Amino acid sequence: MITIKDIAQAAGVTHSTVSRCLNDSPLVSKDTKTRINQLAQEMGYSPNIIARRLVTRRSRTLGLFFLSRDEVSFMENYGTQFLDGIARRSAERGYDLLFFTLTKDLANRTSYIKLCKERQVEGAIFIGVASDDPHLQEISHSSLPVGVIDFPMHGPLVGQVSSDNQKGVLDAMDYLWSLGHRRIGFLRGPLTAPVAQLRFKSYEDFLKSKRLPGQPWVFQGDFTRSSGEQAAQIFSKLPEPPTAVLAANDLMALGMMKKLKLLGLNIPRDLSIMGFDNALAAEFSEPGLTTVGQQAGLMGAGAVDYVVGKLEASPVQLELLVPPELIIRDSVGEIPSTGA
Amino acid sequence: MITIKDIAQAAGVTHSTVSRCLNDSPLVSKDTKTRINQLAQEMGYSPNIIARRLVTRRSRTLGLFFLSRDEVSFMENYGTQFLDGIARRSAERGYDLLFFTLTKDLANRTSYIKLCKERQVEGAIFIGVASDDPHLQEISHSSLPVGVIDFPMHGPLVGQVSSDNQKGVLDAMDYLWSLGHRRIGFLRGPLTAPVAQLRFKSYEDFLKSKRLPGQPWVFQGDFTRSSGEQAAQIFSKLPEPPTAVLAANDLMALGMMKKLKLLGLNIPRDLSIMGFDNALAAEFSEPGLTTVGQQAGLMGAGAVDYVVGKLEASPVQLELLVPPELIIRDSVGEIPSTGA
DNA sequence: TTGTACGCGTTATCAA
DNA sequence: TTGATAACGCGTACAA
Repeated sequence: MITIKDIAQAAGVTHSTVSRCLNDSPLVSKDTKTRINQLAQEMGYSPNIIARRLVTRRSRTLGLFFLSRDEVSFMENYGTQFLDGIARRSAERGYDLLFFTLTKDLANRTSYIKLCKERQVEGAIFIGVASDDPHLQEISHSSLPVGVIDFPMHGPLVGQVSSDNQKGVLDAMDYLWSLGHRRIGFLRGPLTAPVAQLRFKSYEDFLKSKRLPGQPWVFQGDFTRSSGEQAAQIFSKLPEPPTAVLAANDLMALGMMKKLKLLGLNIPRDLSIMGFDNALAAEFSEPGLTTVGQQAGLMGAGAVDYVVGKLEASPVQLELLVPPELIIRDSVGEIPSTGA
Repeated sequence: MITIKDIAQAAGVTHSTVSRCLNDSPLVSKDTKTRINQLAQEMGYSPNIIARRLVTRRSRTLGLFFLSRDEVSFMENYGTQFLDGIARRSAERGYDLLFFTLTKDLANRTSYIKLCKERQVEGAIFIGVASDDPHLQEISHSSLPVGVIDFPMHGPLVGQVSSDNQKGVLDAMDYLWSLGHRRIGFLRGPLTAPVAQLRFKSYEDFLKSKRLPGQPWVFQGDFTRSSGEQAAQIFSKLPEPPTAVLAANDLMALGMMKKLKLLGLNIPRDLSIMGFDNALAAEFSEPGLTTVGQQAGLMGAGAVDYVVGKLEASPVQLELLVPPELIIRDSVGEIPSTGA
């Protein structure tokens, strides 16, 4: 490995001068600057970032915590789009990304923030936080800036980026309503996922706003395909089934749809189905799944912007609500007569 | 920040002793060891890994290069499963993961290995390498151990992990053959993706082994959905269409299937379709896509094992071929009469 | 068994 | 404009 001292020796100056040249300091003459820089190039010098970090006490590194609640399903689903947005934006802003995956058992033993401190990470981004995570307190009171995606959390250094779940659900419900649906069921997500709660609450709010009594077609799922299938079983046996069902995520919607077709029902003629996420699979199902798309890339980038903004003392907003978009495909049909 | 010197002072020893205790050195008495360790705990000490790295010259960090050839499609597709396997295994083996995403333009300006050296990264893993990457040479001659996923590359420190594409295609073809298919088309992937070439070659090899003349039903795609749709257009107008088509990946197979259905064809009655990858969407299409599943998690873990093995001078194999598995769903049908 | 002294490669603060 | 020197926090060879 070649260091600034090697260059210094070769150039007949001290390593201080070399350091200054390499950092483009104004205190050094243009002459030597070009000379040293060229020499460094020739000698194939590349700086030892570790050493630099030790003295500057800045790592220019962000920790990325991908907390998977259940095996891989979350990541497989659309977590990867977040990742892309995060990686791109943090590269743009000059930060490295240290990637942590923590399974549940590991999480119990290690403290996230401690992990960060040891690595001299300057900020962190969390995805997939569940409300039963033992480290929630620790995160919200973090001494370093933290961006949290899709989880409600407040703290002096906590930035929250979510998609506007309320708007997403309302848009979905409005859409169903506009097509004549009045009996609309809901397939809930797990209780430990706040987004699931939020989506359900928005569903209830919509019903209230329409002065509809509590509708009986609510099924408790857990974001997995199989819980969607179970919902299908139950819905299919209902004496008075709804005309449409909104699922809290695509995976459940797809599982439900697949099962219903197996049971001989036609989607959307016999039942309209909507999802939430716009997962890749939603595009290829039959019929194509009408759903609410999250702009995951934007969300990831927003989280990075918050953390880096805090780090560099530039103004940042504490809460970013990314608008979702209605993705209309073919799994929702019209109700001809609204009845009376 | 609290350092070993602080602990030393509090304990009335020197920082060397503290260092030894924390590293569980055999040179120190059990007595002081427990005393110091407890004190460190109480004082909330956490080691400065940066400083440690500077002196030990080991970072215990792996670089992960996710090279996306075209926008997000690769990562969205199944890249995430690799990621999971890589992250888990490297955590198990005690290595941090530095995540790099390089878009094409960025790649042209920066050298991968230089990036690694600056960060003091000890080894690297590459996913999504394309054969027109300007840094191929550099990677294969890397001075640090490198694990490459799904790309043929050789070098003194290069470990290659691929799924056994040949076996996968052969299994797929055997399966089609066993159901009576004799006119089998192929939907190729992009020329810059060696796996695409390999899969095509295996297709040709199979035909040769069956002494079938060069079959005219080969379409050039690029791994995207839309190229699958284009293939559907062409195939549908063929005077003498094949009875089955094997696509080099699922996305193309799914695109083709969707389009063919739009054109009024029935899958698998009018045409059998097979894919390759077992993407999430393959499960939810109608009919479910029969495909060849890659054990991406195993592949990712294998790549980590190679690199870490090299680093720790434990025996490693240079080439790991992960067997794919046939995933039988409903997009392939039987040909009743084999003709003569 | 512990302490002393040095070095890792860099930046930063003086003084020249 | 440059050089000498100290620091960053840690590990370790050598001496005690």
